[in-house]
Amino acid sequence: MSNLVQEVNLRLQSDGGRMTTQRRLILQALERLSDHPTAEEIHALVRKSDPSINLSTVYRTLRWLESLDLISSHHLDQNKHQDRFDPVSATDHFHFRCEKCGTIIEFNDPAVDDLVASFEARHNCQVKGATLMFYGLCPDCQSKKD
Amino acid sequence: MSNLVQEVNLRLQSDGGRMTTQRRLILQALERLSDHPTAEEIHALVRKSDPSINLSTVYRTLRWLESLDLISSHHLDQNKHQDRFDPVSATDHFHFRCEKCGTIIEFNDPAVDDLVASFEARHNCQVKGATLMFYGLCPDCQSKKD
DNA sequence: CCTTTTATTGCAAATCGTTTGCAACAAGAT
DNA sequence: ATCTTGTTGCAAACGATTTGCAATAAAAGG
Repeated sequence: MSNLVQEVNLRLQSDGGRMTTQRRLILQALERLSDHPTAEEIHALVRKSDPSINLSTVYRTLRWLESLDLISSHHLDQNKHQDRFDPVSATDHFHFRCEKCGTIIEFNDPAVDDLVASFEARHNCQVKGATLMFYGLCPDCQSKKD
Repeated sequence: MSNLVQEVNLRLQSDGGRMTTQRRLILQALERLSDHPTAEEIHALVRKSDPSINLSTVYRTLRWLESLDLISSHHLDQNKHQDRFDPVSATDHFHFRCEKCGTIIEFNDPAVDDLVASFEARHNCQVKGATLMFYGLCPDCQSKKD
């Protein structure tokens, strides 16, 4: 059984709720689609196993997982107003998006913690999360001519 | 005459186009609403001077200013899918948003440049822009009980 | 194993934020 | 003052997401 399915089962035990075929398929899709799929992309994949599954079920399940802090969602595209889902809970990993081909690269940098600390000190704020997004050109798209 | 109006007039001279009452009002609103208003908020304000002005005109004008790089737009709310407009062109200033009261604090930190440089070196990417968002509690909301 | 309970689903319709086509209008050049 | 054409208001379209509700199906209890 997959990681996420296991994790969800634990939550169901403690909080109540049911494991359904739809949820199982969506969880599996999340693990298979590593690169920040949209709800539609997840829907397309689960539909291959069960064509009757509905987009609203996908959304409901994703939002539910988000509320359990098992996945997260981001606006990774500047122009599109579409959420992308990340099979990883919290912050502390960040994204680069290629403006040309759309590739998303994840990265991490402990220096962000210093940024946070310095901001907190300067403004007396308590920072609970951070989003850092770079956009530009990936190696492939740099070498290609326009 | 306000800063933005002046700036826009320059662009109109070089690129063609017209200065209208609607555009003037929207530009003034942008200068008055310092804290990242939504299109609706701008609309509400300009309506006080000219109730016939339409929301779509507001959007068109904002997108036009964005394309001239005179303002910028961001998704500053995690849950809402609403754009917020920033009467400042490029990146290189960042945002903190209080999860409780919604206050937005702007900040800047040259250390972000180092983050960018280090990412570029590690991943061979060319970074053209960056978005950095912190969220948590502002000083006021920390001291208040829930 | 069969019944019962109620969480979850599919569907269609609603909603939210934003964009677009088009005829009417009004800047500003002539 | 007139003409040209960029800009507006309106209504309708749009994309992404959410919701109400009756039907379905987990899983708890007998």
